[in-house]
Amino acid sequence: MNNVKDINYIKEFGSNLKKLRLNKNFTQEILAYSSDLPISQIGRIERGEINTTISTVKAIAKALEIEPKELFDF
Amino acid sequence: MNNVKDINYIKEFGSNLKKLRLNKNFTQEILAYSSDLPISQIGRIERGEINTTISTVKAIAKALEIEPKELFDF
DNA sequence: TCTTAATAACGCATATATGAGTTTATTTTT
DNA sequence: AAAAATAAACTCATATATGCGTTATTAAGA
Repeated sequence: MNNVKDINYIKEFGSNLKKLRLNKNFTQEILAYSSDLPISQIGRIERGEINTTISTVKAIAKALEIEPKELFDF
Repeated sequence: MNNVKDINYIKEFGSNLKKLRLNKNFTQEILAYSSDLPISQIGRIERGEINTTISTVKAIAKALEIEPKELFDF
């Protein structure tokens, strides 16, 4: 995880997550609470700073009441 | 990543990956080569031993000529 | 059976995600 | 403008994914 393609991909993933979160009118704090993840983690993912894992994807999807695969629809 | 739900999820993810790989008649070695990932990593993911990242998901999907979200369709 | 292919199961070093904070900056609301 | 809400930007410790090997096991074919 140190090439441009990966960096772009995690940034796109983060942007898509933010879009989906705002669609539900969730703050980062609400999403953090409902997914049981630290708010710092939500922020880092949305900003594309980290290459998150599938279990985190699943936890976020559940909290947003969507399917994990929707987070990859971009 | 230490609860049963996560463990089950990454196992399901791994099984689905294996199914999709076999659909394409790829060996783990071929998939490793075409995704530019170590074969040990492919094996660990299929066996559900690790909670892989989104950039790895993307690399595998590309090598299998499918969309990343298909890997979450289970 | 014997040989080869394929996968599993290890070890080990390094990079990085996570979790839990605190502080700063930005945006929104009154 | 001021206050409140939201998000960004850090720090730090710990857990774990990754990358690269090697060895063992299992499956399949000749």
